[in-house]
Amino acid sequence: MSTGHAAFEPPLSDRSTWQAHDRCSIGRAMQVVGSRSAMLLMREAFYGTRRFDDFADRVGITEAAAAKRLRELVDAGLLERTPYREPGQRTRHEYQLTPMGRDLLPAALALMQWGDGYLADDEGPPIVLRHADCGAPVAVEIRCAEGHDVPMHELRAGRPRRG
Amino acid sequence: MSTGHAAFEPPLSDRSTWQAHDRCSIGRAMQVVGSRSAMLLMREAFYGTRRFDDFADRVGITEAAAAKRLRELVDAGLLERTPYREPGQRTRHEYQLTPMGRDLLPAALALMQWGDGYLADDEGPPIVLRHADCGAPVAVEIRCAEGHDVPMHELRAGRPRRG
DNA sequence: AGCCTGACTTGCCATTCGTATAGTCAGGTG
DNA sequence: CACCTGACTATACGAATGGCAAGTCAGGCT
Repeated sequence: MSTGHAAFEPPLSDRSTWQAHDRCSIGRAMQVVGSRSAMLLMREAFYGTRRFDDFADRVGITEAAAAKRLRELVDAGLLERTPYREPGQRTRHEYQLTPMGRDLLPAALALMQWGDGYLADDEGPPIVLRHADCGAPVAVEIRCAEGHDVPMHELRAGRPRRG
Repeated sequence: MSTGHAAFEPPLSDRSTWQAHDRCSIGRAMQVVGSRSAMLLMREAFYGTRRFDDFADRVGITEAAAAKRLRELVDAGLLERTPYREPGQRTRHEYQLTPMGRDLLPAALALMQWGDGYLADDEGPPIVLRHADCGAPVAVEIRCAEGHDVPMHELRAGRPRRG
């Protein structure tokens, strides 16, 4: 029983009483953006990429794979495929973020932050994000509604109120 | 060219100048925890699960799949396989979080939060997390080192300083 | 009318992810 | 010493993921 497994202990260490297999939001989220290419396409969308070929090129996957994943992301509601026209060009379609897609940003940044910390090579992380207003580097943090930073061992899990 | 693609614009909208394909931390992170089962196993680890069979049962995957993923997570450094002994029981092994694994928590919670918001069913999310000290619900947020909340449109990406 | 380009689609193949079923192995208990 | 249990391993198979190469299609340009 050693030490140091800290999280979520008191109310939920007997996890066997609440089988959340299929209802778990992490599981559901992973079904939507749980492939490398899907999350990378979302990264490109965050960077402002909108055109099909750019998605495929920048993510580094084939057009076939990009087409399939983009369609799934559109179907799931993270991206919207809308027509647009550049002057002197014919009408094309662009993929742009929906609110649902935009709200995935914290998850993407959290993964990036973790990868920066543990998976980067000698050169360090390829990019850093800063706050436009003050120039300070940004980070993903866990906080409560009262504004406290919440370390892992201060987290408690419970059932939501019905209503 | 429509509106609303906000993020990371000024310094990086010409994304084609910095090919980060293989160095991207999101991509690297997804290679490690980019399968549904891997992330779900980490979820269980956060909940305090430590025994092999419990991992397989609670995640809802076969023992074969659990064995393979757990071995990968150990090799990658997110979990550690250590011997332990319960009184009157023989020596067994448990999988416990390393610091690297623990630091994945924000990413897992960000996914959970996103899933709660967009993928939950009529019953709503199965669990909510609260701050042990004050009881307030917790959330994953993007903030800068100066303590400001950073909305997506105030993010800027840049190359890190060398040295 | 024919060409070109961006945006896909189609076919085939390799790898990975996951399932189901059936072993194996170590060590404590009766 | 035979049995049981927890923790795996082995084999076989199906489904999803992704690559490569080639084909399609619409519409503006010459």
